[in-house]
Amino acid sequence: MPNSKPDFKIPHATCIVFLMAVRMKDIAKDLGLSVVTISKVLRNHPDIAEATRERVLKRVRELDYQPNLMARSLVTGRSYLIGLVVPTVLHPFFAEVAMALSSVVTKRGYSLLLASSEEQPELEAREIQQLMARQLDALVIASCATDTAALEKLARNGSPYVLIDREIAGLAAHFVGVDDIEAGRIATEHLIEQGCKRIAHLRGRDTSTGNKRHDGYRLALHKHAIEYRESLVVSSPWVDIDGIRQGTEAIRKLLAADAVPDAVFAYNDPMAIGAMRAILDAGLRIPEDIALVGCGNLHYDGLLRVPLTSIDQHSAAIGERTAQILLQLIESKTPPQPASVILSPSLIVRASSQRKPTL
Amino acid sequence: MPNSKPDFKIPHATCIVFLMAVRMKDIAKDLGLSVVTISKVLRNHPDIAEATRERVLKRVRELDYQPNLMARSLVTGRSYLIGLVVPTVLHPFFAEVAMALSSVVTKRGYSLLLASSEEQPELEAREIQQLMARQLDALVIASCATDTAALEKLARNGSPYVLIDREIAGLAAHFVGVDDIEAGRIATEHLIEQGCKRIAHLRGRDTSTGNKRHDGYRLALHKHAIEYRESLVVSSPWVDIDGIRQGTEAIRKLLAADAVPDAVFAYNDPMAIGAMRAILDAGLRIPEDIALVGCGNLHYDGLLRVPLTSIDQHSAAIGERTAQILLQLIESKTPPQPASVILSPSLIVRASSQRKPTL
DNA sequence: AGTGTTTACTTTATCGATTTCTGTAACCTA
DNA sequence: TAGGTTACAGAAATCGATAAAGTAAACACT
Repeated sequence: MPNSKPDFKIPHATCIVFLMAVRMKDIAKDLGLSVVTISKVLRNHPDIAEATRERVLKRVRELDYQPNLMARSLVTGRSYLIGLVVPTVLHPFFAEVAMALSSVVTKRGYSLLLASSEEQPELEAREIQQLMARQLDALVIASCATDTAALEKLARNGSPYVLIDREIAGLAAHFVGVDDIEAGRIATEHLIEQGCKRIAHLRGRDTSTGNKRHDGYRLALHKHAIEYRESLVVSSPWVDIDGIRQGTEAIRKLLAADAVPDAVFAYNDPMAIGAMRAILDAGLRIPEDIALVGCGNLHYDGLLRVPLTSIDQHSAAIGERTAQILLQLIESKTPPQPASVILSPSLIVRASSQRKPTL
Repeated sequence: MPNSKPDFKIPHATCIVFLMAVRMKDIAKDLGLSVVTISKVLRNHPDIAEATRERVLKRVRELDYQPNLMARSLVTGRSYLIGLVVPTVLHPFFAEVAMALSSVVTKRGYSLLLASSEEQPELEAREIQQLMARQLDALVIASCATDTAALEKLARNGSPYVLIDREIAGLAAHFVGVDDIEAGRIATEHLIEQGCKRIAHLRGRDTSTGNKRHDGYRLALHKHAIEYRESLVVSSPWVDIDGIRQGTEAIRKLLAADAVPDAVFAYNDPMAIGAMRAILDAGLRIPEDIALVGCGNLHYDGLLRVPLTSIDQHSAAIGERTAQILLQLIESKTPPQPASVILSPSLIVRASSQRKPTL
């Protein structure tokens, strides 16, 4: 017997210190009722006399009984667990999404299982496997995967899931995120409007966000008849894990290659911050010599050495919308068709890009 | 039958798409073995012939079988779940602790359940309750509670737990954090050494960290025979949730009251950042008019408008040490006596406090 | 009075695993 | 050859709950 416990009768209203958790069986034995009756009381089943209900609830309070949610889940098939897989919670964007998500689902009785993929597709696949084994009700994934294998397995398994931030090509799934092409376009056009001609882009990895912001960048250049130059685009690994350093190094690379730009659009704010450091360290001025735009609109952007112009991704809204979809997926009998919620990014202009006075 | 499933025989090596998860029972039926045998194979029980073992493993791979961890936990009494309760993951300190903790325990097969108390003791108590019902193997708590009720219940329940960052008076528990008195002392003495005389403190809430940093502040003043003035100490609510604004308002309050300091030690970095904004907005210079020291040493501290002197709390180390203690608590038969791991904070000097040139 | 309906519980089966105990050959040993 | 081991597999009980079906008593109606 792994969890043995003597089924002795607990004296009324005295003993309050327990070593093992109280079970329904204990309460039932105490009151001379069956386990099922206790269970029904706790789930507000109508089938119970008022007097009995109160007797049970009284004892439940006395013993401070907590139902074993695992046992319950095993039989109901509902775990009230939601998994969240992100590259890292160190990046404030994901932390904010996590908070917003958590605060909505917690109110409905769900708990959040957090896993981080550290931007490694294999690790992500393992984490998803591990979470699936825990019978989650649903999963939220900001995937760093490039193939659809892990997620197709999820779908086969019948586990509902929602992608956030990053879409995956060739996968019809629920998605919540911002319009990243638009984000890239707005940022770049803003720089163009400030009179910049040689606009560099510190691009993100080969994910939908990285690619689309880059696409938006090209689109804006093209629209304004500015030549796209490979030499002004820098790729870095780990942009989400270690963005600041990646940004610094990217700028050093540009400057060393004599490919000096007059503006930089960085994939995210940490990279922009790194870029800021490298630019200032090189003795250049922001925005006079190089104008700078980031993406993410972190809380402290306005308080940086040079307040940073950035694209707001509405992280809290992403978390909330995701939570809504999740609850729908879980609670409706006929799950809705895969749908995308694409939020419009907003440009927040600060000093790092402002060459012309506002009119 | 809530989770009914026909026990049909799956044709070999063809059907790969499933709607319901595969169970041991399916594999057993497939191979003409008993469930127990499958279970033994999967747990490397010696009691199995090599030929059988391979037949089972082959089928397990074919069907991509994943054991139902809930069912397993129910009988073993081990869930391989660890709960983490923090005031918020928006604060980078907690995000960093969470990441470090997660990365250690994940490698050992544990998953992390995340809950945030939003700095509200009642919410914290509810979250702890909810997590306990999930039969966690252990709990990590950065508590915002002032009384010991919720945690005593935990102890009664036999759930191992570790406090981090904030201690609770009158509770003998495992604890991992920095020496906050020392943190307050170092920060304040540094300001004194820079020649500051009227040092304000934006203090944290009535938690061990808030109180101890304040104690350290008083200690340093006393040591250097500087009078402690109530008027230079500002208390704010929600210092961890909404620190930037609290910092801004605190400074405005000081300036409005004509209690203009020549230095400010802020409870944490977000508050320091808010303070920075208010000071600069008021047309004062940092550090010439007011020197500023924060606490937390966030990644971007060096890139703020005025690079911020701060106290490093070794968040990653806290996460890792906590993980070690957790694993000990869970895996050893005779849990060790409650012990505290107190790390020494380090002062990171940057421009915001540097009035005298470094020698 | 006889039959149907409620009301309030209980009994039995089940969820998907693990643990402990049994059972059966085959193989040794004296 | 009898008695004892060893190797391998299965049966039954269990974990702590819920679901579905069953039952006994009280009440209702014609």
